[in-house]
Amino acid sequence: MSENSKSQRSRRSSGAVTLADVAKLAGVAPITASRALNKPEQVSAEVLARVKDAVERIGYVPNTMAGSLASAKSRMMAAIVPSAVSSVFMNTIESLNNSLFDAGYQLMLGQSGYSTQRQEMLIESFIGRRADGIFLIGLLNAGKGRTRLMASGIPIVETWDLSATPMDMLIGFSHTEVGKSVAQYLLKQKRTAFAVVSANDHRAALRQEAFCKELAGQGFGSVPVEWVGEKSTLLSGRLALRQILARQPLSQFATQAIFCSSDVSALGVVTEAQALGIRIPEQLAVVGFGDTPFVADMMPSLTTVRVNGAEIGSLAAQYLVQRAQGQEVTPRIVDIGFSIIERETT
Amino acid sequence: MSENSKSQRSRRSSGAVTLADVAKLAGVAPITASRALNKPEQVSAEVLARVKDAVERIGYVPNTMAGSLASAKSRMMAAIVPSAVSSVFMNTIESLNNSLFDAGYQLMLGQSGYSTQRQEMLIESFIGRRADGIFLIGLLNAGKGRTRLMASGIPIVETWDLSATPMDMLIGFSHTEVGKSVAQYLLKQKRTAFAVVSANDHRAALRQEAFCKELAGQGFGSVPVEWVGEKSTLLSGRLALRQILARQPLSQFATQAIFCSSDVSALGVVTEAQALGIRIPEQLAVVGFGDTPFVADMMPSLTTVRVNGAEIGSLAAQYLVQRAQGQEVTPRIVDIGFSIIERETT
DNA sequence: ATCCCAAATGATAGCGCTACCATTTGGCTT
DNA sequence: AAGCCAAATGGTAGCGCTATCATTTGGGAT
Repeated sequence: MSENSKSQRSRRSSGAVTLADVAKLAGVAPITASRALNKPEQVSAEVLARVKDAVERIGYVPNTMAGSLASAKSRMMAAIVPSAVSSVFMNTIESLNNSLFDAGYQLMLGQSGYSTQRQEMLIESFIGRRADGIFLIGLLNAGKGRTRLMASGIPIVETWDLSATPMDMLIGFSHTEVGKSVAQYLLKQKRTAFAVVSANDHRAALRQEAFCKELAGQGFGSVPVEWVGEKSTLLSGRLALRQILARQPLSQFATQAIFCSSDVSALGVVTEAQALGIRIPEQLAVVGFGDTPFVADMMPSLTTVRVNGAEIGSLAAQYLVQRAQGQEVTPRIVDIGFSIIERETT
Repeated sequence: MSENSKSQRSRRSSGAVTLADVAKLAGVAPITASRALNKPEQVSAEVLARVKDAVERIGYVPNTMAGSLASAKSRMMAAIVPSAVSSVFMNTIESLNNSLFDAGYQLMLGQSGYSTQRQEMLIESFIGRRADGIFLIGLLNAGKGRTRLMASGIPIVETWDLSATPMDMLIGFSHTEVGKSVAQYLLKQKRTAFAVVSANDHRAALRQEAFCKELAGQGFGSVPVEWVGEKSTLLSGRLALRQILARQPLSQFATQAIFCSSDVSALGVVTEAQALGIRIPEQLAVVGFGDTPFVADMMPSLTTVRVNGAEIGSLAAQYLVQRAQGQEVTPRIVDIGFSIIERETT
């Protein structure tokens, strides 16, 4: 028996319309059809029209994975966040994603859940999927993931923190400076007793340490720190104030100030203070972190530390895209700073 | 001149370690190495060990895209959200992503920004990337995107709304029922004057309509509605209350009730009421939507509508994964309901 | 000893696209 | 008229995996 041509093995073939079908319909070679779609400037107007028409007619959707495999460019970027519900970071992710979208990139989102193991798995997965760039909240500490990532050659941007030795690029600010600045600010306000309400999180801890250190340098020795777990909530802020009061009687609350590691815990402190009849800011000053949109319009409005999270996102996108396209980027380390927004709680 | 073998054209070749390298090192055929990594139960313990050892030694990371192309399974799911900063949905996304991660899938996140055009582009992109499933916040209305999506055969789950004719699967609840229930609840509280503060959003509008309709049925004719744009903010809630007061003098505020389309605008209403010395809940009842974590611990704590967003996410993940693996799913339409959480503002 | 069958392994041929190089075309110079 | 060059198009060979079928192997069943 004779088989006329081709393979006798009937391989799969998703059945979908392929570029070859478009090319046939348009009467050109597949490669020309490919160019018409991806590098239209290299193709005559007439061919371009024919190809586009063919695409429309048969409803062709390019198989991006095949293209990626052939070109070694996935046009996907990856981001790792600790958690998706933390609105501080989501601002950054939103603007990152928007900028990436505009540049034609798709975002893969991974949540480490503050677990190193998950983070490593995500990194492995992103390398495997040949992400064209990787965005990280925070710095990646030494470990298998860091080694793999650096070996992979994928552009990386670490954010929301500062380091002299990032893996690749970095866009962030100094939490140490934040702690220091808030301390100085409160000292200038003539506050004389201090406390910290802090989430059990690396960056929050940096702020707390610097805050306490600065105060210690000005003669305020042991500043009590209330830890509230990994994610701060309003309730944890309320409970924290109770704890602080339990150790430091209300009578001393003439010029107290509390620095909270997040706006929401600061809100808790404010709420509890109101419940207890403590006057803000006269008896107690409260400073938050994040400048969550609504804290500006509360009563009292919250003094807080603002970080331009959206700018981190869009700049990170720009950097990653540039690097993915082979261009260099300067400077590799960007300190976008922060500002203390003075409102009614101080 | 003679070339000994292979191709004289030096094709790219990302230089990375490939499965073939692993196979050679382990002394097996590439396909066996592939099986060792993907279907370990089909391989002898000895070969498995050799392959794993080889992988470790040369630091092999599988090229997922190549695998996807060959197997026509991307192990990626896509989600389209209106915006990443809306914490109501992010709860859902967080649990969706966690469940997908556990099942070995990667999430691609797209933000439509409430724009139909962007949504269509995202859909196109996700089909092109051969997503194994697509998750949508809300229902997809008729249009090119819907047509394309249904033609693609990709499993789809629409969420956060209800419809008798979803594209494929649906996990949500009835906004109409929410509006109706809140109206009934407030009527039972003997409230006699009503208003709505609503975001300019499809689902919020559904709640508002049903709310007003139910009240109309009980003899409360024209309920004023304050629209606050696409995203509600605390400030917009404050301003909305002012507007309502401007039309309805304070003297009538004996048994007023306001239904807000989000917790944050409800918070604004509460804040403004406090600023104006209006007593809550005696003079004014306020109901929010979303049960944002912190509204339970505020002062006063907020009565609101709770939706189990996390459950939507995890169930959606389960459904999508099952379908991606060829299994059927029942029921295709799940109403996960909602509950009114009664607190101090009513 | 023979047969049978499942388990383990391998050879082959793509998945659908693009990089690379080759060829054709047509206008322009000299 | 011959030569040249850029623009437009095409042929070929992979990118790195896995589906499909083929083959080998090693016990039991008979």
